[in-house]
Formats: sequence, structure tokens, C-alpha cells
Amino acid sequence: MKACATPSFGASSRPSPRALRESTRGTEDARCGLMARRAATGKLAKYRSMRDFKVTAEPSGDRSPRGKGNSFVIQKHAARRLHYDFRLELDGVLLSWSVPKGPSLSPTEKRLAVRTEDHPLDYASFEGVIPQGQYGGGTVAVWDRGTWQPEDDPHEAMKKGRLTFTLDGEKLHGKWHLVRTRPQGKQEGWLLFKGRDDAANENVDIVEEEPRSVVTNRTIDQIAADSDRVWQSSKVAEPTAMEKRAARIAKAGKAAANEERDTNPRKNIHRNIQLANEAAKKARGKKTEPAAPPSASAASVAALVRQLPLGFQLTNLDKVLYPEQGITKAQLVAYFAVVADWMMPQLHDRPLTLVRCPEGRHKQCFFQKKILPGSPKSIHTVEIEEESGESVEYMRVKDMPGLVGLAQLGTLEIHTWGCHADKVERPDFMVFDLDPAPDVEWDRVALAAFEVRKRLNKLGIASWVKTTGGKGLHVCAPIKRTIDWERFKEFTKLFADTIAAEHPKQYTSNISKAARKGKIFVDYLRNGRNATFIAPYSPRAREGAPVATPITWEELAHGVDPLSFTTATVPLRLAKLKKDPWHGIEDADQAITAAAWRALGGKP
DNA sequence: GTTGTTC
DNA sequence: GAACAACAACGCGGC
DNA sequence: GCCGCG
Ligand SMILES: [Mn+2]
Ligand SMILES: [Mn+2]
Repeated sequence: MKACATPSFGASSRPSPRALRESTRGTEDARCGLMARRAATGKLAKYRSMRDFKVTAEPSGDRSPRGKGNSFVIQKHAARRLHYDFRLELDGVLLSWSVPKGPSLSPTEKRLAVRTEDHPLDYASFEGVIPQGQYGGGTVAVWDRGTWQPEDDPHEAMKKGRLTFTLDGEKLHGKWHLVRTRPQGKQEGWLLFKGRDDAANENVDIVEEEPRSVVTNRTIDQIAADSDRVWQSSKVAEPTAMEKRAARIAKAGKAAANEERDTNPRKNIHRNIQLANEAAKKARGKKTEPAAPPSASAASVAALVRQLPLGFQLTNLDKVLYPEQGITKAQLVAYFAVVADWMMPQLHDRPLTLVRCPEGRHKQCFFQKKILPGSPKSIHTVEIEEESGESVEYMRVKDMPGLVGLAQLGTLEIHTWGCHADKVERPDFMVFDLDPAPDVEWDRVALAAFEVRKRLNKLGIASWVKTTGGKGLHVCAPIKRTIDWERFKEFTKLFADTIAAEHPKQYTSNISKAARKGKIFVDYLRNGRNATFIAPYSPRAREGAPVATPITWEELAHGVDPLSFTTATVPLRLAKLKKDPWHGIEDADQAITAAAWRALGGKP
């Protein structure tokens, strides 16, 4: 059997137009044509793997339009960033480059061109909208099209990284160059620039002056608007299951919003996220097998959180962070967005330490205290002088986008210092962490919290309580910023030692494991300068995505199951609450008084 | 998860 | 663009 | 000084 001819023109002799035509389309036999098609099919595997053709209107490339085999197209593509996709037909596919600034008619203006995956030939006529969330989501216009003629063998040229050719399009003409930059060194890029000939022009910005589609004479904006209309009408005609679902959520969201005449769009997004969370919980039921199947609404949660006004990009929203519950990063983002209003008053401007698990809670997790380059801009910093003398940039957040920024980093736990950024050397939040030994019953822990509360009250300090996401409780008290860390910790140690001394069978203030057997460790060490504690409303990187949850003393007296507070249940709980469980904590105006020191037998 | 290096 | 590697905390108490 | 702890 005869081998199929590879189009080849030799290095020196320029091919005739006829030779070019015949090189890609069958002057030989049907077998070669078929093989070329199969080859093209293989080249398009990547293109297809990146797209879901049920969702996008882009062609799948299973039908090749008949042409002369030397077409080119430039598609103006308003995606995340506006760019121009430069495509040359070769061997049954479109070689493609993404040119951020588009072509220039000036031979001295070299434009960066990044090679992208080969596209099918029928892509050349695609103009319209690629749905958001799909690869390359955005609006596409056919900015120019026509034919191209390589100067030499294009296969050799591609291999060498020097392609010289002539364009005969509607906007672009004459000689052009595509040159690969140094293969080693920085990233491999190409440069697209005009050859020196009559079609060159130093004075015209072709991209500015000819912005429209050469096919429909529409601008990008007009194409997007037209596509909107088509989408609207097709939606009425034939709603898909997903659209029906979205409509249901939107309707429920509207009804809820109408109740309180809420015109804040962000609040509405929050509400929709809550509704989606609720639906997700119902869909999951209470089954928690080793790996839960993705919940029905995971996809719609991703769509919702993408609407949050953040100022940075969310990525990998479908990544599963808690496999047992099937909780995705999108659901974590939704959780933070919903609890932000309750959480931020406590978290605002405190230095942070994070527990990050970007690959999920079972994979490599790590602590992070310093800000890293590339962090979302909604994460702010605070410069703190370490005792060693060196200065470290800690992280802090001020608002919902900041909180979601932490989620974007794959943060499963947020730990905070007991001070604020503007006065780091003055602690303002006291925490007694009640850690029960493994065999201690929950009721004893609850009673311990009341004991701590009673004793603090006697010292003139009101306190609030939260679960930790584990088997313990945190008794918390805001304190005026009068004393330094050393004295602060000294006071809390005195307090813990006193309880332990008076009830040695119940409590210990000694961190060592041996001392804690059968007892509750009153952990005052959270009150040191370099110590942190789990933030209110922070999830934990543990099975079930439990949440450190502020509760009222009444609830604690009534009985609560600390592990029932999870990223799935806390948003529902908050929606039902009439007032903040920590109501009044912002207005507390209390300090460690001289009388308090004396009551514990300490020196004021 | 992000950045930097390398092809 | 893709594949790959490096990197992301540390102080304090107990004995 | 090392280990455990969070
Ligand atoms: Mn593109
Ligand atoms: Mn503890």
C-alpha cells in the first residue's frame, strides 16, 4: 500500500497555489483523505476534552467543511481578558494562537502569541457566546477571515519556530511572521508581527478601527445581546431540568426577599445560597459514607457563588474538600458568604493563622501565618514585630470578600489572635478553652463552662460561650485594651490555677496529658501573645465539617450537641435565630480590675 | 493554591 | 500552554 | 534540651 503523501514543499522552493490546494485535499485517493481525517480527529482530542458540547454551542469538529485547505480566521474573544485567537488551517485542523493585543500592521510592533490547542475547521465560522463556566467562556466574533499561503514548508517552519506567510483576508493582507521565542529561558511564547511590504502601516491601529465582525458586522456587545435574546426565547420553549431548578430557587428567593423588601442584590445572592445549601442538605440526607456522591446542587452552588462581588477569581469550585460529606469548595465559599455578617464582627482586623487544605481535608494540610504573594486582594495584612526583632506580614480580613478570599486559598480553619491589628501589643479577647479528657461526658464540660462563667462574673467580667467543633467549649470575654500580653496571660493562669486548686478532681490547668486523665483541662494558654484560638464560625478540618459555633447560655443549659453544628446546619440555624447568640458582646465594657487581681490573690 | 522553572 | 517542584508555623510548658 | 500540645 502506498504511503500517503505528507504535504511538503522543500525548504527553498515556494509552492504554487495549486500545489497548496492539492496538498491537503484528495488528488490521491479516498484512503488518504480518511487517514487525514483520523489524524485531525486525534489532534482534536484535547480540544474536545476541554469542552462539554451539551452546554456550549461551539462545534465539536466531527464535520469538516470542504475548502481549499488554507483558510485562516481571527476570532475576537471577550473572555476573562479580551484577546484575539489567530488560527491557520493545516492538515485538517486550525493551528491556534491566543494574541492578547491582537495583530498590528506595524512591522516593528511584535505581539505576544501563546499557542493554544488545535481547533476543528468548522470552528472558524463560530460566532456567538460560550457559556460562563465553560472553557473560554465569553463572546466570540469572527474578526477576520480568508486564506493564507506559507512561504516554506509549514511543517518544517512550525518545527523550527519560524513561520512566514501571506494573508489574504478582509482586514489583513500581505506578509506576516510568527516566530517562537527562546525555547529555553522563560515560557515558550510566539511573536506575531507584520512583514515589511505595501500592506504594512505604521499609522493605523487596525484592532481599534475595525472592531466589528466581518461576517455579521456586529460588535462583541451586539453579539452578546443577540445571544441573550436567543437564550431567553429558547428557555421559554424548552426549559432543561437545571433551568427549572434555577427557576425554582429564584422564585423561592424572590418570595423570601419580598417579605422584607430587600433590594440589596448581595443579600439576595446570600439568600439563594442559603436555599441551595438547604436543598443540598436534603439531597444528601443523613447518609455519610466514606465518599458521598456529589449533591444535586453542588453545580448550582458554584453558579451562585460566581455571582458574588469579590474582586478576585474563584477557582476549582468543584473540588471536594470533605469527601465524607461531599462538601465542595463552592459550598465552603457559600458557607463563608452566608455567615460573614455574623462572623466578621468577631474576626474583623484580627491577625490570623490559617489551616489550609487545598486538596481536601485528608490530603496535605498546613498552617499559614504569613501572607503569600498571589493572595486575593481582599486579604489584608498587618505588620507584626516578632520577639526576634524581625517583622512579619500577618493576614487579616475586614469583610465578606476577605473571608471568601480565605476560602479560595482552601482554608478549612481560621484561627485568630486575641488582639486587633491597630494595637497588637494589647490583648482584648480572653478565652478559656475547656478541653475534656477523652472519657469525660459532655454534661461535665457544659457545667465547667458555667463554673468559669460564674467565677468571671464575680470578677466583673461577663462572658459568652461557643463550641469548638470538637468536644470542648470556649468561654470568651472581650476585655478593654489596658494591659500587655504578659500580664494578660498571668491573670488567666491565676484564674485557671484557682479553679483547678479548688476542684482538683474536676479540673487541671496543666497541659500535660498525664495530668488531664479524667479531668477537664482549663486551657488558659490561648491567651498568650503567640497563641491563637479557633475563630467563631470557623469550620474545622474534621469529619463532618463541624463549626465552632457561638451559642447562648440558655442553649447550653438546655443541652446541645456540638457536632450538630456544621457548615450545612449553621446557615440554617442563623436564618432562624431572632438575635445574635452573642448579642451584647460588642457593647461589653470591661477590664481586668485591681479588685479582680486581688480576688485571685494576685498583685494588681 | 500560587509562583517560578523548564520545555 | 503544560508539567513539575517548592513552598505554606512555631512558641510555650512540663519534666 | 526534647517532647507534646494546640
Ligand atoms: Mn479564546
Ligand atoms: Mn486546648
